[in-house]
Amino acid sequence: MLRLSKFADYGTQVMAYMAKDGAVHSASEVASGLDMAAATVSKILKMLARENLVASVMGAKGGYMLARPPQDISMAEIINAMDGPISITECSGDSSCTRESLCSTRGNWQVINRIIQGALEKVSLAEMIKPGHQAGKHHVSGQHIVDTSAISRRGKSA
Amino acid sequence: MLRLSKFADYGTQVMAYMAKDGAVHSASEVASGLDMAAATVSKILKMLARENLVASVMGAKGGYMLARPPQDISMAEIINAMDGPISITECSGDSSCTRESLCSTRGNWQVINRIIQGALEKVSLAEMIKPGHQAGKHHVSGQHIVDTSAISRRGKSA
DNA sequence: ACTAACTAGGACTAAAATAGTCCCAGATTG
DNA sequence: CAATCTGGGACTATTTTAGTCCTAGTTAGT
Repeated sequence: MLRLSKFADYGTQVMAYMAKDGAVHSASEVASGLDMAAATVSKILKMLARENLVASVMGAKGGYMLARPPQDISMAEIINAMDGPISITECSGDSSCTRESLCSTRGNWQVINRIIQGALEKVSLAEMIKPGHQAGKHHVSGQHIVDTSAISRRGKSA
Repeated sequence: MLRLSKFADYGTQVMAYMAKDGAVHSASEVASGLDMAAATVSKILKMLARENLVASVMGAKGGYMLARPPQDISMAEIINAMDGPISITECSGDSSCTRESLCSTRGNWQVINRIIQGALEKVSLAEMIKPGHQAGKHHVSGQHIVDTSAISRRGKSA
């Protein structure tokens, strides 16, 4: 299915909520604003704070605020904060692979991984919350959007 | 983590094994060739057969073979066969979203989803099994590889 | 015809990852 | 010093994923 964890999804929603203004929001306020359980939102915000995507203010009247303007925060950062590094297969990350003698796909998985990472780095939180891309309205088709030349160039089948 | 299921990973390995020649291979032969459990490989091959990525030959001396030449099979097809449609969040697919009033990110998730889908459609099985991309050797950086203009064009931050 | 070698399909079990809740400690405000 | 908030982590429940097994049907060889 190639799905993000729910945390990454929630994290994006929380960040989107906070991107509306630069004010300090408590976890419980965000929770009611997004209609989510307070404990869950609190956990999400702690995770985001640890990765410095939001700044925290302790004490009464404390809360969280975006650490940077939304156009300087990429979706890749949010996903990384919530789910850890993107790695679509076990072998596409840094850890060693015991099957390299049997399987020659590793290097190419790593290339694909980077393409996806790159795509997510290019989308900022500010862009992510822009309306105007309702389902079916856009004409992105997967054509001419991605250049996989790092894989195909050295080949033939183009 | 944004990880494929192990089945998608196994499926790729199985397809890669079969891509070496056009011959018929039994499930148990593939299993021993790849050092995997026979029952698991059998299950994988059944899944691939149902999606017409491999053709099956029943009876004694039967087995499986690639349904098409490896350059005509995309990674997207293999992943779709094993994991179902790519959908990085719940709302990035077709199913309805109960939170659309609270969250404006859906359309953009769908765009991102298509970018990833497009990247995987562009990589063929033939390319996937080519050596030459050992870890760290390539210089794909996530820069200038992906054009996210469908999202960013209508914006400002580029 | 019969047997051995296969695939087709699905039921079932086991294991692991994920999601969600709760608790206690420390900071700040009034 | 009481109320309100974050920090950090332990814990539990739930869902997903992975893996095994069983029965039925097909074909080749003898």
